[in-house]
Amino acid sequence: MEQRQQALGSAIGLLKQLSHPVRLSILCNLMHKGEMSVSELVAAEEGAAGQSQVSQYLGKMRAIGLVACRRSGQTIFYRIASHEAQRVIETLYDLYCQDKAKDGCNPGP
Amino acid sequence: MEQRQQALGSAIGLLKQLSHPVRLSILCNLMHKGEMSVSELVAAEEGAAGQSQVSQYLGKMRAIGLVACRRSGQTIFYRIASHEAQRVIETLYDLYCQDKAKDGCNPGP
DNA sequence: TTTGTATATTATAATATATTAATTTAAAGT
DNA sequence: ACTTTAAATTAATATATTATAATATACAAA
Repeated sequence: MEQRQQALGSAIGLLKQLSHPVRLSILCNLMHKGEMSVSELVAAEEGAAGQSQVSQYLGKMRAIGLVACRRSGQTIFYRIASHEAQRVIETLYDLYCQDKAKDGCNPGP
Repeated sequence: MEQRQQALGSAIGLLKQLSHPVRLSILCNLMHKGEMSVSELVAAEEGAAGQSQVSQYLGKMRAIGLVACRRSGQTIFYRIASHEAQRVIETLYDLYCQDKAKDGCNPGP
């Protein structure tokens, strides 16, 4: 019962971070591109979030070990640092971004 | 860009529901047992949540299609009704409840 | 019809999270 | 040194989520 609580706690910690449109979007972008600067990430949101917000999110996600960063001059590049996050996002991608139109039947000609 | 937003929205909808210790616990229990009555679910929480709370959670999760229920006399049985939820929970189980102690190396004698 | 048990609903209080704007630090270029 | 650009921090406010308690409904048994 102890282990279960711990597992639940860890899972919740990750899920809470993923449960936000901008944060999830950021992580998806990082999955695709591998590494992106803060300003690139802000730009990619197309107005959905400002610099401050994005920076705040990244800060918290970094604190938890979800992402990591490296500095190059004055720009800072972020990347995903959590295997677990990666796995869950892959699953989500599979569920919501993949199987459009194909229904499991009819492999096609 | 339209599709992406929609995918993000759907994913968030699911993740938000999973991001709560009691709700996730309930869903995990349902995964294991297949079907459980409300009172069984309450009991399984061992004090972590009362009847009202559990009922509220189930109500909302049902509204979203995450779970479904059937009535038998005065007791009501719930089950998971969302393939997506199932998939994500499986992934989480895999990540947090499985690979204890084994590190990917050393298949062992 | 009264009583007991199972589940649901509602209102409210408490807490957590998100948004915004303003300020600050850090590095580079002039 | 001064200015510009990138990113982080802070503080104030708004919004959303959660917990608690009280009440209601639905069914079954006596």
